[in-house]
Amino acid sequence: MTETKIPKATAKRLPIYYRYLNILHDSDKNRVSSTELSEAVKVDSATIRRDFSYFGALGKRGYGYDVDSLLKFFKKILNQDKLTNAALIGVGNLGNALLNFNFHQNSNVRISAAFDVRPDLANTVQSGVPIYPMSELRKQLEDQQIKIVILTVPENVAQNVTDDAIAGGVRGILNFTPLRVSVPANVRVQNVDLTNELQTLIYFLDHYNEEE
Amino acid sequence: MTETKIPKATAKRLPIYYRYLNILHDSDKNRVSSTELSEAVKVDSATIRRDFSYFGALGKRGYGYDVDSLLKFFKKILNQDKLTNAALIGVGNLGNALLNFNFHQNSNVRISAAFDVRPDLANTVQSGVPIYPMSELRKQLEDQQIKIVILTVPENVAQNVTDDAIAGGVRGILNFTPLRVSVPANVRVQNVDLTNELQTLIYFLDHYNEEE
DNA sequence: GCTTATTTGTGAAATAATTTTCAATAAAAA
DNA sequence: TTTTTATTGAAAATTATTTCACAAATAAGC
Repeated sequence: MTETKIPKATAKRLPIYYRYLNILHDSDKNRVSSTELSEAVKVDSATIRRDFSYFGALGKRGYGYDVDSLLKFFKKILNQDKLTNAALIGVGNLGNALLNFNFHQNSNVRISAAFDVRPDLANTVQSGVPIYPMSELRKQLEDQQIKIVILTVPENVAQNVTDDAIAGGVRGILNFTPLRVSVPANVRVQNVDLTNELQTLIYFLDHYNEEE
Repeated sequence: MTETKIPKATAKRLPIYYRYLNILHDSDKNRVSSTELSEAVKVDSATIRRDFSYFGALGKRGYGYDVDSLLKFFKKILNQDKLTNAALIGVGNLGNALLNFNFHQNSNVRISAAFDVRPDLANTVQSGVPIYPMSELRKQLEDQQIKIVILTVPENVAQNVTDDAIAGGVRGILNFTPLRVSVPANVRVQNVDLTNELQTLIYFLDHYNEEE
């Protein structure tokens, strides 16, 4: 795998670039400069050039970057040329919203299965996604070869559910619970903690007055 | 304001510490070491000590940290000793989920007003929060002195709504749209981009096999 | 074809964040 | 009381990331 290890900070920006390239493509632009990209995605142009350079010389001096080939390149890099199935665990409020949202636009990620403890939800279909009882978690993940889960369960069951999911072969977790779950080294967790984000925002407001 | 400017990376971890201190407090623990904290919040213990040290000597050598005084300290720092009102703009799927969630547990942030363009939503109450028509955005933000908004509108109106909100005195934006909105230097934006997070996760899975 | 304007890619410098190390000190044990 | 153990705080080292600044390459205009 791991062609050349790109800095983590760069990796996190790739989807941002990818998204904007799609927009350019859709509006039939065929070239773009790092300066122009910079304004749209709010990342310094030198950082963009540096980020791109980890993948080789993708641009042309005096010209910029060819939108189509850059887009094709990032599509590949980000695995957006294949459909990735993900499972959602916990169909509460937030879970439901995510089911409905389902990452459609510009993304080849799809929630293809969901799980919940509530007996009245099990074996129904919500927003086009089949809901399975929690007891089938491991089996379904295995059978459907799902490697990514979105965790929207109550905090107190988060670790157990995580352990189960990993037993079912999961390799990546988008964790919406405030618990920092423990996972083996080969499993990746991306935390999305809404309360945290708000508190951080408040902190910045009170303590950093100007600038980024 | 700005007592001593703390690194951004540290600031983002403060709510994580705060949250775990609350848990310790609730379970009547009265001391905690950086090592113990480290395991719970998954941050290296040296990083934790370093983070804390920006605020002075909060601990005691050979002993650790006193949970209650540390908690009290962070509560103050994070402004959690007062209630902060926020407005939610865009009561769609995600907006609704957030209204319902309303940041209750352990957080003194409350959504006290919401806005939507849909005429049938205007002047109703959802999950205990009054919904105003979008036309009243600026006025209500001013009147209610709301400094923080949660942006869950469609991307194509995100910039306009943002401009309006800022005209109404907003200083911080939790932005759930994929658009990187433009704001003046004294306004802070915290982006939460779910599609991005998933794509980043997929990238890491495919390209970084072991370790953090 | 020559000249000028653009724009990349990248070394080097600057900045930011993490980690190592260890002296100092508190608490617990002997 | 003395010794041992635990644990912080801070300096220094390391690692990661961003930014500057400019040569090299190309495009566009004349």
